[in-house]
Amino acid sequence: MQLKKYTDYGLRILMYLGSVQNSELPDKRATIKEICETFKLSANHVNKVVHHLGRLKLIETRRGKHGGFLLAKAPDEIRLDYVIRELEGDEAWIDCHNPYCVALPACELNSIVGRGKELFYEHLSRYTLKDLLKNSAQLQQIFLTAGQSPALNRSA
Amino acid sequence: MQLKKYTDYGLRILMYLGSVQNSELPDKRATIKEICETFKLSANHVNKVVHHLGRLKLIETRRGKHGGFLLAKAPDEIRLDYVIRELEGDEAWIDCHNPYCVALPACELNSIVGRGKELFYEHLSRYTLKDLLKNSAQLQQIFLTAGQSPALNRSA
DNA sequence: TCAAAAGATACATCAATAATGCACTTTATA
DNA sequence: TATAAAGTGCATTATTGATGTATCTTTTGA
Repeated sequence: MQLKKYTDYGLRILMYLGSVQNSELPDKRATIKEICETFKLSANHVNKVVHHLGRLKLIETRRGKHGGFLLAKAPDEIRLDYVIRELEGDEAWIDCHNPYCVALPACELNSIVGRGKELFYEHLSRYTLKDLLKNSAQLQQIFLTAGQSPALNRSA
Repeated sequence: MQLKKYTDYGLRILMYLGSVQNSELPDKRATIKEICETFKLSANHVNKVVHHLGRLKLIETRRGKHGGFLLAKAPDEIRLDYVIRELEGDEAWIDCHNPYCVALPACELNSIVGRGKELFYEHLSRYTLKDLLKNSAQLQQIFLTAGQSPALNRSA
């Protein structure tokens, strides 16, 4: 029971963009390369997440030389429940059909767990990217430093 | 993002036991074989879950001829949050360390998601096995029928 | 006292899917 | 028109949950 790294990476990317755009360079585009160097991630995976965020209209991507991407909305318009639901996929947290459960017609479990899932997302719906940028100055500092020393900063 | 089948099976087993003990045979022991026939599950997997439920003192297992297992507590004393937390494992829903995230020292995400997770379990804490046995009569009927025709009742 | 029936345990294998990698295409622009 | 960027599809690897096989231990009734 854990969010996918895919989802996690998506949130990191949004935080990075929000942080950069909060700074002296509000119109600066970020690139996949830059994100990968900052977070030490695989370019392919980030590529796919960026593309997904673009399809969701959360970021504006631009191809070609001097391309890149930036937030398409203000940070306080990007709700965490939406981002996580979309990136994570919105399947039921319990699967009564695979393998099929004979108790299904009389079972209360699925609705109880389902309600719990909704409470999780309701909680997330009270937060936006802006809340993730609370320590904006510190984040900027971190991302600046990490970007400057692309070979270091590894860990398990 | 889904509960493990392991956890799901554990809950089904408890429902089965609760249902049987609600009926004419409150002291009847169930066996792994019987559960497998009812739900069409792998004996090995069920074996492990039963063992786990025993270690948690939720059921009393007994080896040997005429062995088997039954609930060790009243259904209204078996809380769903406990069962699911234990069977599922209580790891964080987001992993900041693998791969390590540079933003960690300034990041709010983990605490927001962590709180959402706790809300999920708080919700579950308001339910017990007794709530899963709401349709007890129907469950008994289902389990009886399923047990009688062990070769049928398949589905994808 | 022994055979059979049950759970306990350890290890091996299979399957699903998330994560990652590679190659190539398309687009923008200097 | 070369280059730098994202877009796309397919292949591969890694993780881990799910399942299988074998054997051990315990209990009890014949």
